Formats: sequence, C-alpha cells, structure tokens
Amino acid sequence: MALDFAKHLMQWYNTNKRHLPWRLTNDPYAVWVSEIILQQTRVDQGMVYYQRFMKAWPNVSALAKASEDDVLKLWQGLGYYSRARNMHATAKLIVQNFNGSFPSDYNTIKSLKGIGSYTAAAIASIAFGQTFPAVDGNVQRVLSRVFGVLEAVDGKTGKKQIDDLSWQHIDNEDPGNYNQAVMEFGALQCLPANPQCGQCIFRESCYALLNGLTASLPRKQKKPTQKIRYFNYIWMRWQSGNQSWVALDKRLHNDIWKGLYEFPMIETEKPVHFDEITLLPAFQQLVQNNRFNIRAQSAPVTHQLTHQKIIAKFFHLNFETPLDLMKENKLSLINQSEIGNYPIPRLIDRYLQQNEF
DNA sequence: AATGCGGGGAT
DNA sequence: ATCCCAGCATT
Repeated sequence: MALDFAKHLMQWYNTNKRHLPWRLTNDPYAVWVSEIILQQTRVDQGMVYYQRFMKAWPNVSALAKASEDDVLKLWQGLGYYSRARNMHATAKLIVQNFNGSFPSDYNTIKSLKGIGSYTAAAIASIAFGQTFPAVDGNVQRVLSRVFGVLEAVDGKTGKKQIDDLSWQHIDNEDPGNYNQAVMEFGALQCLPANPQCGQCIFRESCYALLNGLTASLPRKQKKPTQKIRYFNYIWMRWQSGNQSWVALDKRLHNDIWKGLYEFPMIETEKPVHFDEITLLPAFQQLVQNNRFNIRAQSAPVTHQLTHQKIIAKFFHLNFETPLDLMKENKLSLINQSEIGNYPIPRLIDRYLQQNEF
C-alpha cells in the first residue's frame, strides 16, 4: 500500500503535471524563489511575479545587491510583504556567510529567515534530492482524505499523523518529484471543494470517498473567529397578583423583529439604545399609563446562536405562562413556542389593535 | 495554541 | 460573504 500510493501518484504526475517555469531547473536559488512566492499564493497569481523576479535578480548575489525598495516594489500586489524583506535579508546573509552558495543542509536551510519546515523540505528535496516530505495545505488534504486522518490536521495529533504518513509514503528515489506530485494532485484533483473523485486514481481505496467524508476532511480545529452581533428586541413586563409576566416581540425571517415599534428592528453590530426606538402609538400610551414596564435589550450573541437560545439564556427560564391570567386579562394568546419545556407567550400585531388589555 | 500578515479566485 | 491558497514568525 505504501509503495502503491507513491507509484500511482508519480504515474499520475508524469502525465498530468502542469508545465511551470520553476520545474525546468533544480537550481536552489530558483527553487527558493518559487517556494517563497508560492507560500499561501496560487500558482496562477505567483507565475508572473516569479518570471519578473528571476529576470531582475537571476541569482543570490544579484538579489543581495538590490535595494530593499526595489525588491518590495516588484513584490507589490502579491501580499505578505515580509516574504520579500526576508528574502532580501537572506540573500545578503548567504553572500556573507555561505560565500554566495545556497546551503544544502536541511537544518541550515530551515534556519534562514522566511523558511519554515515546509519550504526547507521543498528546497532540500527538489534542489538537493534529499528525502524530506514537504507538508503544505495540499498534502494535508490529500493524505487526510486518502488515508482517513480524522483528527484535526492543525492539531498536535493530526499533525503527527500527517507527518508519519508523509514519511511513510515519500519516494526515496525521487523525493522532489514526489513532493510536487502530492501538491499537484491536491491542486488539480483532490480539490478543497468538489474534488474530482469520479476520475480519481484512488477512488477505490480513498478512505474519505468510501466513507462519504470528502467534504469534511481535512478537519480543522481552529474555530472561525466569532463575530459579536446584537439581537435587539423589546420586552415588556407587568405584574398581576404575584405573577410577573413577560412578553417578547416576534421574530421574523432574517433576524428581523417587528410588532412593538415603528420600524422593523434588525441585528446590528452595536447595541441599540432605547432612545433610538420609536414605539408604536398604542404602546407609547401603555407606557405612559404605567401599565407596563418596558425595556429595550440588545443581547450580544455569536451569530450561530438561535433566537430561542438567546431568549432562554436572557430570561433564565424563570417564568411560567399563566394561561388563565392571560385570558382574564383579555389577552389573546395567538402563538406559543416551546423553549425547553416552557411555553413563551408572543405578542403579535393583533394585540396592538386592541386598546383594551 | 493563537494571531497577524494580503491579495485574489472559487463557490 | 466565506474559504482557501506550494506558510512563517511571534506571542
């Protein structure tokens, strides 16, 4: 199986690989330039920059002699500008400390500014033929799907599993092309969304495909940054005997509440103040008559939370609906929604037309 | 383990 | 709008 993966992959690579300029050479400088440019950058976008960069500074010493401003200028529009600054600094360091020739030792390569474990492995394998698996986003995706890495690939254990797999399957005879083959496979076949599984060479053995997990692998543990937004609503409270009642406004689709105030209220990025809200005339009257204690609330919530959860949390479910009292007070209960085991009364527009409560 | 760093393409 | 891209350095 271990041999099979690399063998099939290399065959696929030979017939399907794209013809890219940095694949025409094993010059460590060219490999370095291409790898830095391609960090978090699509091939299509980086291509032009690579050509211009190599034309402007074809080797380490040329780059070392350039001014940082010129390097940054060429980098303009590519993003992650520390890449350019690091390259320039590293070129000067290579001239100073390594006599202008790119180091071939993995740990030395990795010690250079802007070169981490991925780039060091890529340079060591592609330029110097050493067996170091280069693990990037493509590799994480391909290996986690084909071999079924269920742990998060950015977590400790998942990373270890990917690392083990990549050492297990790397082609010692041609590590540089093996590394590029996995990445190319990830970029052309095993796509993040809508992978081309129908014509995939691993379709009969791929763990993810066989278990219907292609869409959910690789798993990531990093949760998306949660935006705080505010669900705004008005709640009313009134006493009747020993009972305290609460009425909420009605939620419509798209997180809009409507009914108690003039304009539909919608989710906002900042809390809403009561002053900013205009109640419908009928309710203004009720407030003036001290029949109701009425407040506006803005509840900070993460977007994922449902309206029901917000209400439940806000009121701590500390009220029970006295249906009888509702009727006695001539409030027609139009709708109930279950929150947990507690029914919550909702006011709807019909109430507003009844001036008598 | 989490963040910041960027611009662009695909969905 | 959100995710992701041939990641790395810093905290």
